Amino acid sequence: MPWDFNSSIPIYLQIESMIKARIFSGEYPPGSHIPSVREIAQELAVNPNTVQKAFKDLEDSKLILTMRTSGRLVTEDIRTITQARQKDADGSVKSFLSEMGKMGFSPEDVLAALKAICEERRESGGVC
Amino acid sequence: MPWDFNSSIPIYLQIESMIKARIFSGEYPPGSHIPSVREIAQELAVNPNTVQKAFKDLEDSKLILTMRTSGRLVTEDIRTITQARQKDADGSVKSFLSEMGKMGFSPEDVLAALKAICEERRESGGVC
Amino acid sequence: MPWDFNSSIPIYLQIESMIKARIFSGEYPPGSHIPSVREIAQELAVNPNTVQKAFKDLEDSKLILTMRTSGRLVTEDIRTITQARQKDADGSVKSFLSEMGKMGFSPEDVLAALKAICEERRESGGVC
Amino acid sequence: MPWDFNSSIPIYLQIESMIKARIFSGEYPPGSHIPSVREIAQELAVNPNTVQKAFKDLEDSKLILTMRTSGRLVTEDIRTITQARQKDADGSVKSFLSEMGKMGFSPEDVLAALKAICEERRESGGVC
DNA sequence: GTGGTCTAGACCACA
DNA sequence: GTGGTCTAGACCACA
Repeated sequence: MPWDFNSSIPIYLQIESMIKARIFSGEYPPGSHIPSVREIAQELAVNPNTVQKAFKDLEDSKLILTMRTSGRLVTEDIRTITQARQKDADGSVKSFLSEMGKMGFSPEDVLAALKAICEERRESGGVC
Repeated sequence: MPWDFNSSIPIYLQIESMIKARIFSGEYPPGSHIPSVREIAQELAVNPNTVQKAFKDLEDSKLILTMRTSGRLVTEDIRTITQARQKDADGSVKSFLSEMGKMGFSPEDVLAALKAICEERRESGGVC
Repeated sequence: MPWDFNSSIPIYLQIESMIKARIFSGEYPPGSHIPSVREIAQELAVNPNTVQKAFKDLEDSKLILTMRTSGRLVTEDIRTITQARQKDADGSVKSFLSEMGKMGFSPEDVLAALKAICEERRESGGVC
Repeated sequence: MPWDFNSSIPIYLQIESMIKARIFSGEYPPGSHIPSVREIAQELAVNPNTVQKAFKDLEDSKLILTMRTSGRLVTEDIRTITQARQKDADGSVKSFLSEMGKMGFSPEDVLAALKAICEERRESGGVC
């Protein structure tokens, strides 16, 4: 199971992130078929309604399309994908900086800390 | 009002962050009295119970002490304060990097983006 | 009603003890569902918030887990249960001995008194 | 300071216990003078009203007498002292056994644990 | 159905 | 004045 039942983040949002990650990473390429609600629900041992809710959001953001006859497809519009990814990233960065700022960390602190962490992880052979 | 009524983040957690920020910044120095539940409730136009809930969590983390009938004090143990701040910061960084990683951003991407944002903000005269 | 309304011990702490006793005794076995906040509130004729408060503490001590929309479970980690019980017991014993010590009772006095009481209770058919 | 400001036990009760302990132990012998409210308040760095409250309770239990002209005395009636001590002890034992019972410890468990603890303490040279 | 949050407000013990 | 407890009850997100 790739997610955390105990997290305070709702499961449907965790599923959304997972699908997005697969689209952004190219695991689900533009124009490709996406597994059905049932398949994903089974893969994650989750109620199909929950998966449905995640798909609904992804449709609203145009990342996926529902073809009434043949399931769901990842959008073929690469710009839509790129922009969604950028928007999510901007949001993450913004709230991250805001949090750190509240704790009194200067931009320099943050940058330095990130550099250190990345170095460290790379040395131990992982990714950042 | 230093907080966002419309945020999906519970008010009591926002209050916690606010108090922490004041402790970390030295506005509430180690060993000093912090305003009473009633005072903060009034300051924020919030129910006293909500403030109490925030304080309970801060007590659990040892950042503040309760002297039952004479209010609450910031801990005098500076290490507790430093460590709490560091722990919060580490948590923020860690989950930030994890989010960005899921979206397929390499560490270099993240660093570059942060640098760019900070530059930009600094040029327009703000802080990062 | 398994608890004492008139006791000076807060109701939520009495509820905590009650739930713990049920976990320790195996009435709520590891991994099993425990009744919902609403059910227990009704069982005890108490406000749901009061039950919630008790549950919060039990969660903090890892004895129970919250599955947000499907209720709460007793931890499956038997060691957590055993240790919590032992820790509570040690605390009781320690503070008991300390109290008795302050009153000037020697360990021998205490042991003798306990033996006597147990004998007495057992003779009258009860448990100690 | 012989007591714990942070304890949830009210200070006046902690003071009561302290005075009682001194009476039971003979540090304040029957018929002897007791330090004045002011002296004790100063010794403990506490508001005189709080000490007053403790004394009030001790008077109610006849352990101490107020001689309007010459301060307070420990009662000369040794039976009163002995009985108060016994009553306190009985209360402690009773609530201790009740607590342990709720946690599912049999009388034998409790006795065995106490014996073990006492042995241990005595071996390390302390009192039980 | 589940748990979580929040309000309005009463009442208490304590110092 | 301080913090702590408790109720009654509304409203929310989630599954």
